[in-house]
Amino acid sequence: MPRPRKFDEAEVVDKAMQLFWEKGYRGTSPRDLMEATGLSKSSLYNTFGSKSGLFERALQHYAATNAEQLEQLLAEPNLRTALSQLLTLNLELATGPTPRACLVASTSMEGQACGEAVLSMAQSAQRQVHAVFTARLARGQADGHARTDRSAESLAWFIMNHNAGLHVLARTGSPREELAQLSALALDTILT
Amino acid sequence: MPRPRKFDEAEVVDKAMQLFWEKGYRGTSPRDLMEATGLSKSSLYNTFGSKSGLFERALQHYAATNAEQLEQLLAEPNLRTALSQLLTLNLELATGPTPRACLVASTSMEGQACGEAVLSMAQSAQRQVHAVFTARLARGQADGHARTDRSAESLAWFIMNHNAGLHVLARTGSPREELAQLSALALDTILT
DNA sequence: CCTATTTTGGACCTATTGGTCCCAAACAAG
DNA sequence: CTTGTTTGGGACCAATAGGTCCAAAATAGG
Repeated sequence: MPRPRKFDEAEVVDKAMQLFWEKGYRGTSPRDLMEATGLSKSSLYNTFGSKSGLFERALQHYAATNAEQLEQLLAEPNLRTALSQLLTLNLELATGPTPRACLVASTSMEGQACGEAVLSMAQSAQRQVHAVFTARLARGQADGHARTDRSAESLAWFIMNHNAGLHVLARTGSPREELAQLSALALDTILT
Repeated sequence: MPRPRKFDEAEVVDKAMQLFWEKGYRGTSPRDLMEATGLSKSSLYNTFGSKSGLFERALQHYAATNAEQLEQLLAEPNLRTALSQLLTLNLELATGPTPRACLVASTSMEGQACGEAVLSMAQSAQRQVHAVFTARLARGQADGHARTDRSAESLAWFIMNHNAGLHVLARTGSPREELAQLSALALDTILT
């Protein structure tokens, strides 16, 4: 009996995610969301309850998408190739026309403003990413491609740390070329 | 003839800096500033012109303070000791009760919201820090304490990158102990 | 002790944020 | 074609952001 919706929920979540990713949680207003999604305020609030409600969905969507892409990249058998592609991709994101740091990371950096629920979502997403890296690096250690004098966990944190820092340096205007060298150094640090 | 001010400008700038440092540019409202400094709105706007005007002063103050502290720490003759202290200090800042990333870095990450002038101040502050690190690392290379298969510039970016990333990981809930190990790895990567 | 000048408390202002609410339009089931 | 329900356009709202302005208070120089 009900009147059917005129929009696709998943599509709306995706558009919202793009916006949040680009401008951050606090930097995105209801207006922006209406514009980007094409929905009216009532449809948005009716469907997602609140700005943070929508953000939770967006973050979830981001985390899922991201984890999937990560696993795909890490599926490459050669560890050097895999990590190299990953670092390159990250560098592109950081130095591209619309620099976008990892949404999970920037959400965490925004802190309390996003609400407790969102923050713990970000934390568990991060742990998941760490687990994926750790698994791949452990495999790399086993077949002699990654150094073994440090735990796979440490190496995983190392590369995540590198990726996070890169966005900061990029935004502070470090030249792309230097960042590329930096990525190479990070890569060499991990591999044998 | 004029009625004298009841406050010390430098002191006010310092208090504002603390606030901005803790809550970011966008996260700090005129109200917060009035509360923290004890000044009325008219005094604040009369003295600093605008929120961003005050922020510029605060950022300048931060950059100066920071550069000074950095040079002090790097004055230590033993490179390992110097960097170790620095990394430890950074780790404390990142994992302390009120985690505070470098104000220059977080300002850059807030992007356009802070205004063009502020952004370029942040960039030049960052370049300055890089220059200081580079000089010290070049000295370290000369006396055999730092690896020489990479330029001092690259090593400087590396350590700055590490410090920046650490705040992200800390805020995403990585355990302090793992971050300490990570810092040790970074240190080993730089030294011979 | 004036007086010229500056400081400052606080009233006021406009735009935006994040959100609620109502009512008309839409439409599937019967 | 009615009916029951849900959607969505848009008016409305309280609070806050960021800032202006005025009148009263303060005080150093004369």
